[in-house]
Amino acid sequence: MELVSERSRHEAGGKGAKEGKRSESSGDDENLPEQENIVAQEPPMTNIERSSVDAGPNASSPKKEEVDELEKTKVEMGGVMEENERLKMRLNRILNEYRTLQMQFNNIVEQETKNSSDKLNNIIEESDELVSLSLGRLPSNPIAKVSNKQTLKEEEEHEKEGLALGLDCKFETSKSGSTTEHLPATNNPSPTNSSELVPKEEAGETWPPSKTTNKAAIRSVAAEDEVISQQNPAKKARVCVRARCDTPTLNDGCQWRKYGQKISKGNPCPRAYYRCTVATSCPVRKQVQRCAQDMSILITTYEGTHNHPLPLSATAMASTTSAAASMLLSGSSTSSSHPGLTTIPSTYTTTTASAGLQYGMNFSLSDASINKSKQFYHLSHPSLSSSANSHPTITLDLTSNPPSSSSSPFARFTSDYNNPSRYPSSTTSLNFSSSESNNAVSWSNGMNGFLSYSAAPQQPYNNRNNILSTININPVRQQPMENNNILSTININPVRQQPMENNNIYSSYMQRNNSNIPIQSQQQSLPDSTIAAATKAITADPSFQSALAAALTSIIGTKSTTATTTQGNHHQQGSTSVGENLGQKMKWGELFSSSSALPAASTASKVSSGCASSFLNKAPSAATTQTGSLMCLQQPLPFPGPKSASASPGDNRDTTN
DNA sequence: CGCTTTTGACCCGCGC
DNA sequence: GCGCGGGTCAAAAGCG
Repeated sequence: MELVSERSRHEAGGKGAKEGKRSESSGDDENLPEQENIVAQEPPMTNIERSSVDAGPNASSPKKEEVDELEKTKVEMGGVMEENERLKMRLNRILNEYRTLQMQFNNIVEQETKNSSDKLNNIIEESDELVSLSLGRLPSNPIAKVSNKQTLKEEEEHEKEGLALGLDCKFETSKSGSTTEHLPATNNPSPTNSSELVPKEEAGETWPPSKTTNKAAIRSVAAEDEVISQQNPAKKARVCVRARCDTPTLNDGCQWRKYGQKISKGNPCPRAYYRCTVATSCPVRKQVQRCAQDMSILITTYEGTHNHPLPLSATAMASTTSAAASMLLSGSSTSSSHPGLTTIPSTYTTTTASAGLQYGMNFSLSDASINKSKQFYHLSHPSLSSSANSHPTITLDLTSNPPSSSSSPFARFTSDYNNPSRYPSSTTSLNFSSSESNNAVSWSNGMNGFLSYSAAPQQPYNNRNNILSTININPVRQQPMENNNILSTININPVRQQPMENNNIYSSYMQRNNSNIPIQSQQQSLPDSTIAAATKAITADPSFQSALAAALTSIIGTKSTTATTTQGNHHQQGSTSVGENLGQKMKWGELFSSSSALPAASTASKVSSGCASSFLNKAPSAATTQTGSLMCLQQPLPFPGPKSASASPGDNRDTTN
């Protein structure tokens, strides 16, 4: 009772602040629906029709003009047809690639089956690090090794399982509601999956976990919490973001209120506790602490799910963290049949550097290197951890220039079921390298027992064109391919002139989304239907959308408003049909609202304390040179109703304090 | 005046 | 059971 009253008091305060800020902000994001503009300027058809109509009644008008008109129209039509042809070719390539990958996968699976035991032994002999990595927290004692061997077998199985998931598209959508719940468990209170179970106010309310008295009442409420509790009865997943930041907190776009500060053991820097004040009863909290080893690194740990619409400027981080959390959770769930062991395909992790493209990524497993190098990411399940039963934590490492890395401002993705600060040795880390100069995906093996694993692709990517270049999702790394923009793959970016090849997300996602369709029929499907399926896939899966959004926003960071706007127009024009179909949960106008969110945050004069720009804007120079990839997907699908659009620079004012 | 931050106290879980 | 440490509370202080 005490707690409740106290909280409501805080919430009341937060609400006031929120509303004040919102009123400030409302104007900024209304430029989102660029789609409408596009529609207005779009159709060549109108020209055609107009010309024909004009020609009819005005038969007496100079025929020359008519001819010119017709010629013009023909030219335009020709362009459209060309574009169409290009698209068809692209789709054909995608399909071919898919088939190739499928064949590779089948071969791999067969080989795996045959060689699994031998492989196991080899792996164990080759790399103790890997073993310790796989288990993360197991110390390097003989006993641990024995158990590690067992675990590795399980991992093998998981690996196969994962591959099967990936390529056979065995999506668990029908499994006891698991998929939707895995998904942005964090911020996607999908109306279908949870709302009836939970009074809204209580949704997601698991804080404070320590208050057992309240916990009993609270815990039963949120569906997401149910999911979590299934996998992790006591603790919610956490997403830890490491970023270089010289400001006190990370500017993630949300409004936070500090409610406590503590000196934690092993770190001279105090840990600050914040709770989200954007909405009443928002259960999200974060902890902010400087890294003891490197004071310039700010470690921000998010926990919980926003139960309210977020300012656009906050969606990037929210999406990222929620997707990461869902990735973590879904990873955990994957291992439900093998308690204590979680496997996440490294491609998955790699591609989800910016969060939860997990499903699409799960289908990117045809990468032969996966099988060669055991690119699976193993997490120990917290419930099995005798130590501290800490929160499952996934760490998104946005610190640029790790000492050992030549580049990579981007992602190191660390998944960790222990509190890093508390149990550093148990932390496992997936290190992403940026596209700038190094495409290697490496499992960094740091001092803390991070495991190091290099899965560097063998071929150079043409990443300059790819907004997601740092999130390489190439299903076939051995094949040279141009790493095309995810969105251009679905032809949202017709502006780009050079041919592009990358089908990564698209194809993988297609695989996933058509999981219910027999593969053969997929293969036989026409390109047009493939496009439709892709569209459907994107529209149908909020997690993918949010993942896209998060990925893009995280990577793009800031971009000039005008540039993005115009780009958005181009996209719109080129992808009208796609855009039309995409609007189920996310309007393209919102999707491509790029400029209003992070850029707003970074450009707003009010951004004072946060350092969002320091990491979210870390778009490599490549990003600034990109011509067609500048849109940010912003809409936080997770939140009920697409009405958000209330974020503005003003929202950034005190977002971090 | 209202909201946020500070900070010591308190609660709770865990390990010994 | 006790101590430790993380996390939270809540009164007081600070701030705009």
